[in-house]
Amino acid sequence: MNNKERKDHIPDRHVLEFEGLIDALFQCCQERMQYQSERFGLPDAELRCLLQFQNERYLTAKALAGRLNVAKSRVTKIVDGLLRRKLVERTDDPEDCRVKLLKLTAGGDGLAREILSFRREMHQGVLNQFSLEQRVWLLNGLSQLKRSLESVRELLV
Amino acid sequence: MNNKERKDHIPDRHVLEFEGLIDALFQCCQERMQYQSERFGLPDAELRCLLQFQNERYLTAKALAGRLNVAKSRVTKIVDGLLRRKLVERTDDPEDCRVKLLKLTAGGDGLAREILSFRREMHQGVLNQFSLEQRVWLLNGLSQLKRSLESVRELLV
DNA sequence: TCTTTATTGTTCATACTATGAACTTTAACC
DNA sequence: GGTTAAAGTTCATAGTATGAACAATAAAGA
Repeated sequence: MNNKERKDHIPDRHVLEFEGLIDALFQCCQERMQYQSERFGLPDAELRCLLQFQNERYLTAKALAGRLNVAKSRVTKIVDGLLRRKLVERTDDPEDCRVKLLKLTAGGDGLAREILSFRREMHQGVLNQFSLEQRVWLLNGLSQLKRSLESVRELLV
Repeated sequence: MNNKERKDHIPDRHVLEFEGLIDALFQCCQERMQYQSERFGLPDAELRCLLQFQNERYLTAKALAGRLNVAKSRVTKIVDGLLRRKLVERTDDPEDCRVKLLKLTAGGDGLAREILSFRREMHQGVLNQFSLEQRVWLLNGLSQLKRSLESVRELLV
């Protein structure tokens, strides 16, 4: 009997291949972040924090915690690092003394741009190895994969 | 002029979409690992270590360092945790007193099987949301993506 | 107005991930 | 036998992350 045809059954070969690919892709991403971190001389968390200012001139600690998916006490630490490096500045919100407004310094803005353009080039390099048609398929596949992962994750949490 | 047709040029829209998808997928993987870690009551590094014994009855600290991509001093720490939890045992290699052979205890083996089958089910759940045809496309796309990421990474290092 | 309640951000204790240098023990190679 | 190499451990250091306790301030109610 060939159980390839059974409902809801996926050949082991496919699952194994999928697991291997996901693991490899995940590892690639991790290595890329480590590389980025070394290249720009900034711990990964601070680097990610810096990029949050891409479309936002001012951010509060709370907003950063939400965007970075970390506890607010973590944000304090990360921002401390960025302040020490003079990549961000902190000012009191004139409308509410509890909140501190963070914004990039000129140096921080320059560095953020550098990082962004590095990432852009790298991603372009990756996509360049696909033909237009393949690229469209890939983006569709990844987008479906994302939805699928998220829906399976919902079942767990 | 439409630069979609220019050689080596990829529409910004595609790059942005790609960046977003990669980030989201990466985050999903991270969250999955955290969930796994909590579910099985084991720090992530120890959990990953446990799974290395899947096809290997005995492993040395050095071999584990290679498989896990960490320094050997890190392995000492990870194995300490697994020993404390009685998930692995350590014996001296009769042929070379310097090396310690690690192997799973019955409990460790049972836990490893549990983790493996949990992962298997989850991945099956994800793939189940694809038709056979889509699945094949996805696997091909991911595999090409992996090659592409790896080749771009080579240029950096 | 005065009091309670909620919010913002900091500090601190804790835990996990990871590295590299220094060191011990043992094996291997002249 | 003496040097060199390899396997593992220990320790100092750094980064990632959380949650509880806390101070300051704002907002809402009585």
